[in-house]
Order: sequence, then structure tokens, then C-alpha cells
Amino acid sequence: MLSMKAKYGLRALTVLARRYGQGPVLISDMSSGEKIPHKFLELILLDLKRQGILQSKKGKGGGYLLSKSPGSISVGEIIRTLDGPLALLPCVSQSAYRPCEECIDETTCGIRSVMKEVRDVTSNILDNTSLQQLVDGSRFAPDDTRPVMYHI
Amino acid sequence: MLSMKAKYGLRALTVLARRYGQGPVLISDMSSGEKIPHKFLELILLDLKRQGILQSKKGKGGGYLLSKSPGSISVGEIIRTLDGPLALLPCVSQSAYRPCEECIDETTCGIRSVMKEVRDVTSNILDNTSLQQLVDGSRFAPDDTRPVMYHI
DNA sequence: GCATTTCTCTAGTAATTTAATAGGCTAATA
DNA sequence: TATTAGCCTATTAAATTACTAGAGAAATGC
Repeated sequence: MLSMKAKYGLRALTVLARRYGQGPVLISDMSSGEKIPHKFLELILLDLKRQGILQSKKGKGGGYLLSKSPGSISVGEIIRTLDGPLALLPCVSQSAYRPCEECIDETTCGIRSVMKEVRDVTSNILDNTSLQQLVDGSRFAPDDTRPVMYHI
Repeated sequence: MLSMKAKYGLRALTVLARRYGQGPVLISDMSSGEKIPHKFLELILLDLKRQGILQSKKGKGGGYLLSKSPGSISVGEIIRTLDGPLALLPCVSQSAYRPCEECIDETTCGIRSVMKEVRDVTSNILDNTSLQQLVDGSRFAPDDTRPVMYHI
């Protein structure tokens, strides 16, 4: 399950995506609009900024804005930033690979091979879904009318 | 990520799968063989028993055994039993559906539709992979030589 | 340059979950 | 009836999650 942190982050980002190109948005606006605890949201947005997803501006007229277009920010990178790796086991994580302690041979481990498949299809979806698609509520490719398909 | 509980459970079950048809296996055997804390493993196996995946026998000559063949126990039901729902959001969980508090309209929620897709492909893999396939280390269908394919 | 605005950073904390441990109880067997 | 082996409840330590507090620093505008 996603943490509150990731859910809040995704919701705040959809606000920023909808207001993309209209200047900075205040933390307070997102926090009150989406009913997210203000101080908690500060930390979340800071993480997203450190990851390069957001930019900020201080002082009057300041706030947060996306540092790239909503179409080029993937849901995968958002969730990885806020909740860590998508993989169910460290030994199949792209972003945080670590061998399993007790594992004798990774190449023949049955558990690993299944978990790797799960990670592959999961990241295939999440890394290929943009913030833009999230706010559009559409899982259709932009210049295509057929649903997006994934292959193993 | 999977919890230690789920990892220990999966490892213990592969032991039982390999010894399927050869009578009960002692908790102590699994615990020492797989380096799993004995008392912790007791609790894990009890959960799996309550779920109907395992049977037990008390007294001398007792121990645990699978209540069905390794080919008919899915990795999905094992993980759900030990770690809860596979879904990333309660509103897309089959086994533990719960609406999101702040959600106005589930049918048009973009976040939900992506998470539903992820849940679908994940459970498609995990519910269609058996304990038998896990110990065989093969992701090939039994009466087929092509790898198992999933479709959205 | 001073006041105000708004993000930044470090620290702390309460609640929950995870990963166990402890110990007595009950059923089966010999 | 002694022994074996799982059953069950409770407790606990450590880690993680979901926040809160408050001072600090940069930008803006007058």
C-alpha cells in the first residue's frame, strides 16, 4: 500500500499539474484545497524538490511549481521518491538493488524470478504513466485512440 | 517491499512443497534449515493454517504439511495471507476494498485507474504462479514450452 | 533597509507496525 | 502418563509513519 506521504504528494502534484504554466502555487493553497496537513506537506514537497521534480520560489508571489511539464513527469518517479523502491524484494529493485542475505544463487531463485516479473510490469505501467495522464484521468496514449498496452 | 513475515513464510512453504507427499515436517526443521526464528515461524505457519493453506499434526511424528498440492497454491494467496492486500490503494483492492476518504468520484479518479491497472497485472502474475513453479524456478506453463504471458 | 512573505531545515514526538520473544496450554502418540 | 509437538495469548524492542514545533534564510515591496 502507498503511504499517506505518497498519496498526499500525488494529490499535491495533480494540483500543480492543473495549474502548470500559471506561476507558483502556495503550499497553503494545496494544503487547504486537498486537506493535507500543512507542515507535513512542506516536507513532502521538499523531497520532490530535492529530486528535481519541483522548483520553488521564496517570498511574496512565491510557491511551488513543476520543474518540467506534467507530461514528462512519471508516476513511477514520484512514488519512488516518496515511498522508495517499487520492487517487492531488494534483489529485484532497479533503484535500490541489494542482494538477499540468505540467497545462494540469485539466477536460479524462483521467488526472485516471480518478483522480478512483478516489478517489471509494475514499473512498466508507472514509469510510462505521466502526471498529465493522471489529471486527465485517461490511460490513452496522446496521439492514439487505443489504450496503452504493455508487454513482458 | 515484502515483510520478513512474508519472506519467511514463502521460504518455509518451499520446503513443504519440496517434501510434499512425504508426511509432516517439523517447525524446527524449517526454522533451522532456513534460518528463521522458531517462535516467529510458529505464528506464520499458524496464519497459513487458518487460511487453509496448511494442515498440522500434533504429537510425535507431527508437524506441518500443505493441505493441497503445491501446484494449486498460488503465490498471491500466500502473500495476501501474510502481508495483506497486493493493491497500492484500498479502493482498488479485491481482498480488502475500502473507498478513499477524500475521493469524490471513484470512476473518474486518475490515480485510482493507474493503481487499478497495477493491481491487475500484479495479481495476474501472483495468482497465476503456483508454489510448484516457485520451487521449480520455472515460469513456464506446465503443458506448454512458451513463457506465460499476461494481457491487460 | 526593514517588514512581510514564503519556503527551508532540524528536531522532536505520538501512534502504529514489524519482528520478534516468553511461557503456559492442549492434543496426539507411544 | 510422559513426551512430543503444535496452539494461543501476551509482551516487548525497534523501526517506521505521520505528523508537529520552531527557528532560519531568501525574496519582495515599500
